[in-house]
Amino acid sequence: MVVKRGDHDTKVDTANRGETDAGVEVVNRGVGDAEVEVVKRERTDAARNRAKILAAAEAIVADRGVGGLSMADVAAAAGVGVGTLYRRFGDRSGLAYALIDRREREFQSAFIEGPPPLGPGAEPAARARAFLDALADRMVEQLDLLVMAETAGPFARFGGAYDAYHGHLAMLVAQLRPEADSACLADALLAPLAAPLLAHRIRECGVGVERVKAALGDLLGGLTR
Amino acid sequence: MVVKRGDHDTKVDTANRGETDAGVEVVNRGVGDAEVEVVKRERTDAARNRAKILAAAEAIVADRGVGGLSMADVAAAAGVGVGTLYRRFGDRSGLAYALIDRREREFQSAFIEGPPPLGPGAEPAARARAFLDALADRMVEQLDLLVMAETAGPFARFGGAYDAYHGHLAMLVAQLRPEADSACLADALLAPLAAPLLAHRIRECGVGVERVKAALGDLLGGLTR
DNA sequence: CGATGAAGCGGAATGTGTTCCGGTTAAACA
DNA sequence: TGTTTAACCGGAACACATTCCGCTTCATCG
Repeated sequence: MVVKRGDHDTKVDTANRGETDAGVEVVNRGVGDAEVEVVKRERTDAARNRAKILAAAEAIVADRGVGGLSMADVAAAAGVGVGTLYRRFGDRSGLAYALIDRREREFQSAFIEGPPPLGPGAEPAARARAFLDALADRMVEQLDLLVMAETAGPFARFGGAYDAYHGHLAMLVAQLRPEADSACLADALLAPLAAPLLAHRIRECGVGVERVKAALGDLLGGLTR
Repeated sequence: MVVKRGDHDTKVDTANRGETDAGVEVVNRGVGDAEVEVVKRERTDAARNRAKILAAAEAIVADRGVGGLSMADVAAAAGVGVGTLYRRFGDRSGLAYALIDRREREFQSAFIEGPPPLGPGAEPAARARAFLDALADRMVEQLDLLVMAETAGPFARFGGAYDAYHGHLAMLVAQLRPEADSACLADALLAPLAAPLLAHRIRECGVGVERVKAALGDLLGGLTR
C-alpha cells in the first residue's frame, strides 16, 4: 500500500483524498459494522484535463525550469481554465507534488516491499541506513520540485510522503532502540534531508550528497550503540 | 560579535548591509593599504519611519497574529507607503526578521559570550547540549514569526542567524569529534529544529519540546561515544 | 544661509496565486 | 432514449507581495 498525501491545509476539499495515478478515488463509507470500499471513476473529461495539465506542466518545467511554472501559464498551455487546475491539484504545491508523484510511488514501494537492504529482509540498521541513503538520492533527483512543494505551503510536506517516510523510519528505529523515542528520532533523522536545506548546502555551499549521507550514517551509527 | 543576516538574494541592494539595531550602517572603505570604518547615520526621517513601522507591525501581530501581517496593512497602520517598507526591510520575511531581531541578538550573545554551560567555559558536549536545548526553547518562543521568516524564502532571511548557529555548533562538534565532518553533523543536528517541522509536531501532533530536546540529546550522546 | 545631490518617500501599477460562481456535461437511471 | 444531477469547467474577480518612478526632504558644504 502506497501512502499518498492527505488533505493539504484547510482549503482543499475531499476531491483528492485517496486519489491514485489513474485518477480513481477510494472512498471509505461506513455501512453498519463493516466498511466497504467504493471505487469511483473520475469523469472522462476530468481525466483528459488531468493528463493535459500534467503534460503541459512537465513541458514548462523542462523548458523554463520550476521557477517558470505559473498556474496561469500551465492553464493556458493545457487549454483549460485556472479553476480546473485548482479543482484538480488544490494549489501550486499540489501541482508540484503531482509532478513528483510517479517517482515517489516507485520509491515508496521500493522501501516497503522491494528487495533488501531497502526492503524487508535486512537488519534494521542496514535498512535504515539504506533508506536514508536512498531518500537523499531521491531528494537530490527532483530537488527543485521538492523545494517548491515544500515552500509553497509550509505544511504541505507533512501531509503525505513525509508521513510515509516517518512511519517507516520510526518502525526501524523502534526495532533498533526499543526504549527510545522512535518517533522523535525519526523526525530528527529525516530533518537534515529537508529540501530547502539540502538545496542550500548542495548548490550554494558545494557540499556533496555523499557527505550528507555519511553524516547521517554517523548519527545513525551512534544510535545503535 | 553578533552575526547578522547577509544579503538577501540578488534583489536587495546595499541599503541594509551591516545594519544594526540603531539603524547605523558600517561601510568599509579602502584607503591605500588601510581600511577605515566609516559610520554613517541613518537619516532622521528614516529612523522615525523604521520605528513607526516596527511598532505597527508588532501591534498587528499581537492583534491579528502573524497571518494578518500584510505589507499594505502595516504600511497603512504606520502611515507610510509600502515602498518605504520594502526599502527598509527588503520583503515580508525581512520584516519578520526585524521583529525577531532583538531576541535573536540576546540569544546569540548568550551562547557566544554568556555564562556556561551555554557560553564558553563548559565541556563541548555540555555546551552543545545546552545550545540545542536553548535553541529549541527560543524557536518555540517565536515560532510563528520564525515559520514566516523561513517560509517566505528558504534561507533568505534566516540565513544569517542560521550561519551563526551552524558555525557555533560545528565548532563544538569539531572539538567533540575531530575526525568527523563537523559541518554536516552540525547541519544534521540543527535541522530537526527547523521552524516548520517544530510547528507541525508541537501544534498538530501534540509533541512536547522536551521530547524533541531529548531526541536531540540522544543523537548527540551517540556522537560523543 | 542657500545650493546641491543623495537618500528617502508614497502610492499607482504589475504579476501571480487563489477563490467564486453561473453555465456545461458526463454518467446514471427510468 | 429522455431526464436528472452531481461533478466539472472556465475565466473574471480578488488579494496580496513586490516593483517602479517621479517627487520630497534631509544633511552637507561652500
